[in-house]
Amino acid sequence: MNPPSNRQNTLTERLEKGDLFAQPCPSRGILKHVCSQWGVLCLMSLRQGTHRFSELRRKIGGVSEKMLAQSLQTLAEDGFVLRVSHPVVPPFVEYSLTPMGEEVAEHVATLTDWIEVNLPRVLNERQR
Amino acid sequence: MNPPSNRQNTLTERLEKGDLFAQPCPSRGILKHVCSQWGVLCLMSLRQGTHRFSELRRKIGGVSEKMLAQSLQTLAEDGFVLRVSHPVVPPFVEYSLTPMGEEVAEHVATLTDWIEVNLPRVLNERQR
DNA sequence: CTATACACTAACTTTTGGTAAGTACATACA
DNA sequence: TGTATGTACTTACCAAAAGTTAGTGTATAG
Repeated sequence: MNPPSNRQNTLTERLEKGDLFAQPCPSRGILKHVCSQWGVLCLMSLRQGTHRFSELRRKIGGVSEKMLAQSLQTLAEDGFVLRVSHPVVPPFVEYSLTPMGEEVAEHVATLTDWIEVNLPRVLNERQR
Repeated sequence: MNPPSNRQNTLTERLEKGDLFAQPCPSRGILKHVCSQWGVLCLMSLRQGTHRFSELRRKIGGVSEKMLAQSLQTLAEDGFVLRVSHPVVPPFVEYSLTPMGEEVAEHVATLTDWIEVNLPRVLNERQR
């Protein structure tokens, strides 16, 4: 007669599915990458198709080369973005979404869409 | 015989609905607030009902009082969070989501849910 | 033969985030 | 009576992240 299981006690179990409320959870890192200012815009751009580095740079207003490179790198490490480098000169590198990247990007897009259309509401709330 | 309208030329028009790709767009700021590490966790916590400051502090692992106060403040300014202060001593303050806050929080939740369940996939991609 | 495009990287500066301590008052406990 | 604790913050300080500027090597355009 075991008590009806108080499960999920080991560290592995607790971390098998993420828990954002727990500070040592790696899902926090992923959230940071995906939700970072430039991370979001990279995902949104790439949702419209493959882009070169400089195309992204022109598309995403105000991004620096350093931050763009950094964001694409971490997104690639997490498996959201695919980087294909053609060894020619001058350099030619293509970025695109992986299947997993398309999945997150879709969720991020519903959020950014909401923000874009509800901007006036928020701006209205602010001036009080 | 006007050309079939190349519309959306004035600044007001371009900013009426947000455009995250444009650097001066205020939607960037909102995205930052909503997507910040602690902003996300505040929204997720409050989705489960009204909380006091110290309840949130205990619930959100690793958050400092400064960052929690700051996050709640900006979310309140944007109209996502309602702050109700009862003038007693010791202080008693309640935080909850506004209707607008519930809307964003819902979208954020689908994203965080995806991240939490797909954590293993991402972790797997990383080690290559 | 100077300029520009390409995809970065490295050094430096500024902004942000995080930590520790302080605040005023009240209740609990010794 | 005195010490400790809880409440919701704010302030001063320091570390980490973001942003800025300049440099790299090669090739094509003017």
